[in-house]
Amino acid sequence: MATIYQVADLAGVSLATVSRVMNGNVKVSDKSRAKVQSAMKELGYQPNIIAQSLASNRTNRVGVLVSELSGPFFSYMLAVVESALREEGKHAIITAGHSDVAKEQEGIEFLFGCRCDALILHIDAVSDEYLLKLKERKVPFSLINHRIDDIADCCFTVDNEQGGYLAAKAVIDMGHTKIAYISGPEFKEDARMRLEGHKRALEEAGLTFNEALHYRGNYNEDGGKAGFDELSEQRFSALICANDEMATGAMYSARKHGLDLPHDLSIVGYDDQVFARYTYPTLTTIKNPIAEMGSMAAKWVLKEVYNINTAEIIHNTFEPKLIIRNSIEENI
Amino acid sequence: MATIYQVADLAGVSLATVSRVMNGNVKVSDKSRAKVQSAMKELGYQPNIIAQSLASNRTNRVGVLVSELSGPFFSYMLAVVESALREEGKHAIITAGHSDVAKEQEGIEFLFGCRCDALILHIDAVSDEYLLKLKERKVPFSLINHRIDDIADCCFTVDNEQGGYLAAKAVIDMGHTKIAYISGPEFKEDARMRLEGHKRALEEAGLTFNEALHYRGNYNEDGGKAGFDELSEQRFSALICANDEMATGAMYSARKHGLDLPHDLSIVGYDDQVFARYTYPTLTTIKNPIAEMGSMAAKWVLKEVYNINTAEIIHNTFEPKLIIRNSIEENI
DNA sequence: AACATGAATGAAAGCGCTTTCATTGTTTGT
DNA sequence: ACAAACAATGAAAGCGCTTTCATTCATGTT
Repeated sequence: MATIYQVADLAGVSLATVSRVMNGNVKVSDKSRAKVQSAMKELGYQPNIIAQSLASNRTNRVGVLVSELSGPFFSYMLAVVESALREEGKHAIITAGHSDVAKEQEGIEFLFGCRCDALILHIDAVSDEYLLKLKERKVPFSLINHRIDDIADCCFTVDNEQGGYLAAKAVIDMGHTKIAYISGPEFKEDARMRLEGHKRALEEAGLTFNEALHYRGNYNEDGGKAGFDELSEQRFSALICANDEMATGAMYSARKHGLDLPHDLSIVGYDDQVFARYTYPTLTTIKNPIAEMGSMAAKWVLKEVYNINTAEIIHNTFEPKLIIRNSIEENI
Repeated sequence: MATIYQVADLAGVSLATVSRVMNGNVKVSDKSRAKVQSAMKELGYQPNIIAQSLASNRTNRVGVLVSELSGPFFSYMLAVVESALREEGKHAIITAGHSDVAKEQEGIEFLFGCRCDALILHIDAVSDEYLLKLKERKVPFSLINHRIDDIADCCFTVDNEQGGYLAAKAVIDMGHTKIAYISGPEFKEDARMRLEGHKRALEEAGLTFNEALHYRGNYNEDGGKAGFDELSEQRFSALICANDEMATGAMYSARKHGLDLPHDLSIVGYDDQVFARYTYPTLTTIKNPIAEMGSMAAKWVLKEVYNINTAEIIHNTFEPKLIIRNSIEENI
């Protein structure tokens, strides 16, 4: 592996000059530049990025922490983030936090240990105080799906309240008035917001939120099953679930109870997971623009940390979208 | 950020000694060790891994290339690989090859550029010659889902032929004799092997493979749709698809054609994607042990490159498994 | 008591770059 | 024609570690 010395030798210049042409910043005469470039080519020179990092105190690493690496949800975001970073020669170091305080902190420390220039964090569990304290450690980071008012400019969130609203509104617009709801775990911010939005839609339509038609689920399929089982003692013509997994669980239970879907019961999910297109009936759901958020977070890092400006304007809030499929029907 | 000098100062020893206690290899007296450790704690010292890398010519980075970051399929494998590596303090640098020769090579070069100690590659497109040439570049790598005889010990593959066999056998055992097949793209090794296995099962049962009952798909949902549409001119009671996406596509088309599933047609997929549990009827499919393969590849790297031995024995071939759900029925 | 042995330690070189600062050579202004 | 200003360049220090090699010191041997 050729080093900068050999390039300098071959080109007949000092290594300072070679370094300069690599970094393209300071003025170098065209003549020297040409000599250096041809020497580089001849030697097949590739700079040692480790040495560059050490000397420049820049690692070109960006740490990315998501709840889970597996699952279509985050992996899609990762894909977007990784390719945006790679395009600019930055390396993504990726790890998972598993929605657990200790593991998230451990993950963040791991990324710190990697000497990342910046972090992109999708956290679930860690406290705001912890994150605010992180700010003092001089490694810039951005937050996906979580907003802290004091540092709002680095937070990229989707309006989950609006998503909850849209889901409810979809069935309200179809004439449903008895609407059940299976919510996500309360410790998750998005779950709380979706429920808020749900209530707002009901209120706006002059309906009252009935706690008897509300089941607190766990975001898993079995939560949906259990939820429907418990709710089935009540009467309702539409069921909103705070995510798609629970919606499929509810579908399963509903069919067990002898319901004909979607005729007897309209169901709405949330997230627009890949499988939402494969359920039967296909699932009406809310799509969060995760890819856009990931892309924006990456751009923020690029701009803020590396001074690489994209034309695009940074914005921090994203709007969810209703995806209508076959799991809801007019209430007659 | 404290450096090794400050630790040495505070402990009253030389930096060589500090380095020694960090790396735990050479003998250090208990007294010095204690002094150094308490100095480290007092300063909150964290070694600069960049400097370590430069000095030791070890980056503790492992490059991982998969076809796609998004999608449940690879992300699951990534999750396993990442956590296995992280457990030993290694950093996974992850990137995607998008099943394209140029992009895969670019991805591999990118990982080389990161100065990875080793690579774990899930490639689709790149040629064997290219990979054999890589071997000469002194960065060890392992191959997932692709076998090259000359370097078989670093290849981790699943027996796709056996998987194809199992899929066909599942419906044969249920009395089906008219069996259609939608295959994957021929340039993909796994697609070819699955078809091989399919043929073997037919042969073993005394059935002949009928090219008229074979459609070459593209591994996507629409390929399944198109496949069924074309095949529907023939008579058959069972349809095997080379992956789950095509199976759902075929289901969709079959229902469009007025078939009652699974009564009129038994369908088998491949991969056991998450959504296979959500289709209607739920999909019988073949599960490849991707997680196990990923884990094994990580262990191989750990052992081969870092001399970290796990108790587990390295093996290179993995067996697929039939997952029976509701999309197949006895042929009457 | 004189010596060989071996364990613990430190001095210093080196990993491959970036960057500062001084130096050289070249223009420009008068 | 000469000083002043400036552009291009090189020498060398430094980034924070690892590792080699020489040195010191305690121990055991005869």
